[in-house]
Amino acid sequence: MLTKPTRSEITAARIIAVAKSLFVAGNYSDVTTDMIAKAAEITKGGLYHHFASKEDLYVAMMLDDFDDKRRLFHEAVAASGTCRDRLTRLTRDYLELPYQERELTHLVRRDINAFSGSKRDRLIGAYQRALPEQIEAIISDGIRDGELAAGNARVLAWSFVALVEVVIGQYAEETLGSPEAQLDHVLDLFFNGVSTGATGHAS
Amino acid sequence: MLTKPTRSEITAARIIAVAKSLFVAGNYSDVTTDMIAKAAEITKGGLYHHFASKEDLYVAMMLDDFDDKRRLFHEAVAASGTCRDRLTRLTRDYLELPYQERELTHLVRRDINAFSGSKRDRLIGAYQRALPEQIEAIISDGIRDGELAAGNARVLAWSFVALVEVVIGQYAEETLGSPEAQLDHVLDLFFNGVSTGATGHAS
DNA sequence: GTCGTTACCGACCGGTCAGTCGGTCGGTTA
DNA sequence: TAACCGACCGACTGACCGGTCGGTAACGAC
Repeated sequence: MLTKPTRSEITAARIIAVAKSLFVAGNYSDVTTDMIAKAAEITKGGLYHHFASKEDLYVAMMLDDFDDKRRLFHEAVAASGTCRDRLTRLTRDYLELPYQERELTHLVRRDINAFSGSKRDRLIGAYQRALPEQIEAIISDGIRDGELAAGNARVLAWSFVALVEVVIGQYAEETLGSPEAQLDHVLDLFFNGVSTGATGHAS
Repeated sequence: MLTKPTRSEITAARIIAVAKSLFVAGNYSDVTTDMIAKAAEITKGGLYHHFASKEDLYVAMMLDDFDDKRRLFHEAVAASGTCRDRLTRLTRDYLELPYQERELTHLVRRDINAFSGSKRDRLIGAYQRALPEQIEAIISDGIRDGELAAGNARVLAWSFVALVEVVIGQYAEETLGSPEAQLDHVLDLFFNGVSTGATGHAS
C-alpha cells in the first residue's frame, strides 16, 4: 500500500492538475506561471519551490499524463482477439476519455517547438511509448497473422492516429454524432478504404 | 501585362519572403519582428511602414501563400479522369513542392490560436478554400459517380489531408523513400484500406 | 533645382513574463 | 520550549518584445 502523500506531494499534484486544464486551453507561451500559480491558489514563489522552471513543470505534467495513457492503452495491446478488435478497443478507450484527457495526448505536437535537447527527447519518447508504439505493436501482429496487408507498421500506426485525430475535431464530432459512429468511421476507413471497387465514371 | 513593381512592393515582397522561412522554422510567438526585420535587411520602423502589425504581416503572408496553393490545386479539381486520378494529381503536385512551400500550408493549424475574430476567420477560410474544400469537391464527385462509398465528403477530405501529412513527416519520408512511394501509400490506404480480407489469426 | 511625397531609420516606451530572494509561518523533533 | 526545517509568500529584477515617433534620405513631378 502506498504511503500517505505528503503536503508537498499534494500541492505539486494540485499544480499539475490546474496546469493540465490551462495548457489544454492555451499553448505553452500563452499560459504564464502567474496564471498557473493563481489557479492553483499558490504564489509564484511557492510554485518555484516545487518546480525548477516552467519547462520542468510542463514536462512533469506531460510525463505524468503519458504514463496514465500508456497503462490505459496497454490493456488493448495485451488483449486477445483480432487486430481489428484490439484497435477498436484501444480507440474506444480513447474516445471515451473526457475532453481534457484526450486533448492532453496531442499537446506535445503543438508545443514541442518550445523545447530542445533532452527535454524534447523525453517528451517525444514518452508520447511514442504511450500511443504510436502500442498501435504499431497491434498492427505488426495483424501483418504477421495475415490480417493486414504487408506494409510499414510504424507509418500505418501514425496514419491511424491521424485518422482518429480527424474524427475528434469539432465538425467531425458534430457530424458523426456518437463516439460509436466516430469509431466506425475510423476503423472502416483504415481497414477497407473508401473505394467501392468500381473504377469509372457513372455519369 | 503587369506594371513594373514599385519599390514599396518589392520591399513588402522581400519581407513576406523572409517571414515565410522564419515562420516555418518557429511558431508565431517564437519569431519576433526584430528577427524578421533583420533578415529582410530593414529596420523595425521600416517593417512597420509596410505592415500595421505583426498579425497583419502574418495574415498577409498566409493569404498570399493560400492563393498560390488554391490555384495550383484547382488544376487537379478541374482535370478530367476518375476521382482517384484527380486526387493522385493533386497529391503529387503537393508532394513535389519544395519543403518550405509544403510546410506553409499547415502552419495555420499550429498558429491559429494566436488570432481571434476576423483575422482568425480569414485565415481559416483561406486555408479551407485552398485545400480541404478542393479535395472535398473531388471526393463528392467520386461519391456521386459511385466510385467511392457513400460518406461524409468533408470528413473524408480532412482524413485524406491527415494521411498526406503523415507521409511528409520526417521518418515516413525516409522510410517510404521517393515521393511516388509516399503517393502510393496514401492513395492505397485511402482507397483500399489495410485489410487483406482475412479476419482471423493465422498463428 | 525645389518641393512634396514616400521609404526608411533607430532610439525609445510601456508592458509582460520567467525567475529570484529575503523573509514568515506552522509543524516536527529533541 | 527552543531550535530547526520545509512550505510558502510577494515584491522585485532583468530581459525581451510589439509598437511608436521624430527625423532623414531617396525619388519623381514640374
